Amino acid sequence: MGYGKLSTCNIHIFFRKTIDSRIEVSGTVGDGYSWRKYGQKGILNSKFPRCYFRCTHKHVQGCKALKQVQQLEDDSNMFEIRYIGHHTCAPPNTSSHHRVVLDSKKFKNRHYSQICSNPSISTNNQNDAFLKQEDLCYNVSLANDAQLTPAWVWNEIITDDFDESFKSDQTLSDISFDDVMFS
DNA sequence: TATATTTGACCGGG
DNA sequence: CCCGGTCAAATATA
Repeated sequence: MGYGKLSTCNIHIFFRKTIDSRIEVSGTVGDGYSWRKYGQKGILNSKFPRCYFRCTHKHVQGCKALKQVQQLEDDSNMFEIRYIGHHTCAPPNTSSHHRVVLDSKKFKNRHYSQICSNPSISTNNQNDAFLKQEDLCYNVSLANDAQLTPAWVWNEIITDDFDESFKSDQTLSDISFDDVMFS
């Protein structure tokens, strides 16, 4: 998949179909919403497992939003974060940055055998993304109040790094130019 | 005691 | 039947 080099500070947007479904790469995983982890899977040919989260208010508010987090293969200590679906619950509260702490002790004690049971997953790296809800409860401010940029501006800026469907996607206007810069 | 996490089972699509 | 996404019982945590 080709990707552009859009970034907001430490957030790189690889692909963004809509405001609700998108993939980001960041050193932080918090977004202000409250998430509940419901699964973790080893992924074929991936060093790190993928963690699955759903909105904490799925039942009380019927919120269908999902989130998947997986650490990147490289040593950048970054995470690929994919958002799926629309939040119908209350929006995030105020911002404060929060860095994920990798719990290598838990990895050794509890999860090593599970990860190893998949022979295609390397176990060289003892760090792992054991993401808990608390890791996801803190905000990475995305400047929700920033002015939105019309889709045609993005169509001018975005080049061949993006596929055609992305370039023609009118929901690009969900992205704020004030908050996104090329690197 | 209530809520969150862990983790193997389960299931559906390719 | 493999892979990845979800369920849910057991377990941990506040």
